[in-house]
Amino acid sequence: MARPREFDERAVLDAAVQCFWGGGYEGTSLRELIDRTGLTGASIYNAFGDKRAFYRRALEHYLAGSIQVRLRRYETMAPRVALARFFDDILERSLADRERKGCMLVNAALEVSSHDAQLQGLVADMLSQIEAFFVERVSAGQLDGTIRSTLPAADLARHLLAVLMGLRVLARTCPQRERLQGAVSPALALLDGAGV
Amino acid sequence: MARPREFDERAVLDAAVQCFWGGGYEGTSLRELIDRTGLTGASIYNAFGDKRAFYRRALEHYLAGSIQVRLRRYETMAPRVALARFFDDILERSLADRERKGCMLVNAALEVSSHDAQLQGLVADMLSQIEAFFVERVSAGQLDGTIRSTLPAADLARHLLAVLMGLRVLARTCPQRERLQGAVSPALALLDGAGV
DNA sequence: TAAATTTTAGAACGTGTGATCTATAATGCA
DNA sequence: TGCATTATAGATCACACGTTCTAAAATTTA
Repeated sequence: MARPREFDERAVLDAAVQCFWGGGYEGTSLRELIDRTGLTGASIYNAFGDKRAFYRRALEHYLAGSIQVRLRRYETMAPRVALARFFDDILERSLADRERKGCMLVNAALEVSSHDAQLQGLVADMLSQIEAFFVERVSAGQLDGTIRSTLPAADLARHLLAVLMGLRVLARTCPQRERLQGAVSPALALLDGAGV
Repeated sequence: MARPREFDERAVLDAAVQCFWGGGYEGTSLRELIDRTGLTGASIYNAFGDKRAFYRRALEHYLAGSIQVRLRRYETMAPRVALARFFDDILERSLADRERKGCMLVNAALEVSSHDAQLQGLVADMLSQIEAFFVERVSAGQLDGTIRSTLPAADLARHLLAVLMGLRVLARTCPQRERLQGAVSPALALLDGAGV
């Protein structure tokens, strides 16, 4: 047809994620994106559309590579253990995050999702996927008896989702182990419950 | 001494909060602030310093008027009831928030606190105050027997703080009653626990 | 090889930004 | 009544922003 692309889309999106993740949408300038991706402004606009669309693609790239992939890892473990490990890993990752970038999904949810319906849909959909993951894990745990059955799996899943979001907020302002640990452990205790 | 101020500082800060709350720091232009506050650019810089300092003052104004005042309201009620009411009120307020502005503290925590050490301190301090409120309420409830004592009050407080933050994140992207309700109710069930 | 098509490169565009300057108005103190 | 000091008003500043334009380069198809 015509002249082919010279850049590797995945590498470009990786670089874009690095920019947007730390700086947010408004806080990341096109100049910065040009520098970090190595593309020219014209190429960005030609390949992705405007800045907003570029951000959307970067977020999708992040979600696919950083969240969805990770969720699958816990689906093969025993449910009660999977949930404990899930939160443990989040906690370690948060504490290791020296730049305090947090989670790009949470950042997106608060910064831009209210201004952009398409982005809002993207974020909402991802939250639903995480919630669905929790529902599945909790239900499985209730079936094999490792998780209490006195509370509906749907509620427990939503609760875990809220705790997860809260963790990521707290981690960005006060990333102290005991604090985050203290926030998580009651949630796990709740799963065990006293088997009423 | 000299010519006195013509404007009412409280009214100006109220207007500034309205701007920054909905639009965030970067999303609110100085022009917008000038329009909504009624001051001129020179007056803002003369009275508050630069935009960053103005935001800081607005946030402090919000925290004092919107959070600290509210916390005190629950300190006179019976502890277990206070906590239930606290989350119930948050939930109703979140559902009534048609503009989806969320909580300015949470917004600030994610948007700017990482770029500004002073702001970070402000946010961290406020989170500590909320945590302290939870600690006091939970401890009181454990004393009078309305809250389970099998988990440390410190952990329960941190847990409630995380749930609170998570609620406000979820409310901005999917403000559905059942979802938020489902997230909260297990946290309250946790307080009752099975009195092991 | 020539036409068609798309990507690149980099300058350039207009706009909106945070911030400042100059001049004027209003007060307290001497 | 002056003098010093501070607040106001509005124009203006330089700059950074997102975006687009023009021209050259690279490829496929005919």
